[in-house]
Amino acid sequence: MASTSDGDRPWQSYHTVFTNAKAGMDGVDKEKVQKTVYEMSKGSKYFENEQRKEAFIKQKIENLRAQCAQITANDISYFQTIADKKMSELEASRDLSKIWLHSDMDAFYASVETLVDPSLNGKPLAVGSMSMICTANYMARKFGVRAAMPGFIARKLCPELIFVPPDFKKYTFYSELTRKVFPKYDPHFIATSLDEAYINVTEICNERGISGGEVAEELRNTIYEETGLTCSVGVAPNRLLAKVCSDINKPNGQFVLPNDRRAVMTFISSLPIRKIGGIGKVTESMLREVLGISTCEEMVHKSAHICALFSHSSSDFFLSVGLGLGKTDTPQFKMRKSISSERTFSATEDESLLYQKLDEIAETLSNDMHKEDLSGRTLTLKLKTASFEVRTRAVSLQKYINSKQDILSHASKLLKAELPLSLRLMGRKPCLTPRQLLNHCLYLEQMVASLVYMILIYA
DNA sequence: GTAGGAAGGACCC
DNA sequence: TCCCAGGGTCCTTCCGAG
Repeated sequence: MASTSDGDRPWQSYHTVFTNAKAGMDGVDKEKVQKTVYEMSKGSKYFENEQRKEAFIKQKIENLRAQCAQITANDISYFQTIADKKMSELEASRDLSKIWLHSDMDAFYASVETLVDPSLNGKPLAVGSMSMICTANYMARKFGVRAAMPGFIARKLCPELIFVPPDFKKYTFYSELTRKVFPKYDPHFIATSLDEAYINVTEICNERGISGGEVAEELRNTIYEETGLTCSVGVAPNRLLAKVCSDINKPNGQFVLPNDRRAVMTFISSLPIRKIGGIGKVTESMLREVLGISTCEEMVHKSAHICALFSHSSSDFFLSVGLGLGKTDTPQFKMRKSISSERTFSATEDESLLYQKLDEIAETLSNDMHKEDLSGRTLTLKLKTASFEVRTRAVSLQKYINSKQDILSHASKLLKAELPLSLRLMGRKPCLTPRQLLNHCLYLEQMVASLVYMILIYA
């Protein structure tokens, strides 16, 4: 395990997002994958930036550890009282009366491409480009290829890998087909992306006297009949758990967690925290390296420390995870809060080229805003330097804007203040308010959407 | 002392 | 050959204004 030094196996300390277990990654030679990723990354600007970020996180962990070491027995009993109070409030809010489904299409983009072009069947396939992969089919995943991996590394892992460029029109079409199925089970279903949705099936279960598992079975069949695509479904008393469950028997499977407190607590007791949506690489290592927490249940064991070290919203979240709680209500319609456009290009210091990129992005952004009849008040310019450092520069304006000219003139000012600079990416982001809403309620500042506008330059 | 803007990050698909 | 995206949401921290 960690018994070898970095000198022997340097790749072992290069943890990227693609080295975690993901659905369809069983039987992958993880060490080989990790080594290949490391070999192809080391020495690059990207790699250097990752190391810089990692050092920063390490420091953060050290600080937390030091803070932790200062906690006295007195502090602990104080924070234990706080934690216990929080947990009993959370426990009181537990609602086991709802049955939620989380539906997740299997390797969605790749499956759509295969459906449209059956000659791709049985071949390792990646949707994306040499610079970035959006989705890989299950055959490609056996080689360690996965979403968010750059294509050139994927090709190294799997030389026969077929690349198909993304075609969002196609995916939207098939997504809409699935969204015609969901309302039969829940008219207020929540779509969280083209391929994922939450469906509250409590009523349909009661009406028809069937279980959540039976509804899931039927829903998967219906989706297959309507689209020719498979999905996986999780069934649980809340959305957080349903999402975890949909991943368990992927692809083309389902998993039911009964509406029973003991079943939930048993499920949670051995569940790695990384499986929880919202706990990523950084949070996982903070919790593990500072408090020794690796399963959800341990959140409860370390509740006093959690309350002592983290903010209210973070500790509330961590403790609710430890109790296996999640949202059970259907939120009202959610307004978009921001809109953005960004492009990556070869790094350059050529200012006229940068302004030209900015012009293109302003145009795209303005068009996108007009399509949805949005305008925004806060414009953020996002820049990525040739060394992958990201900077944002924002202005809040008197007026809501959405014309290309307005966007461009304000963004240009922001850019001008940053030059000279060698960049890979630039962007902007104004807060937006839908005109319709503006007409009715001028003060709906809470409902603003922001607009990100990026340009990318590369050296 | 607080609300809100700005900047930076974590995370998700 | 090609060499690490683009579209979002939410949270935290810092800071100067009224």
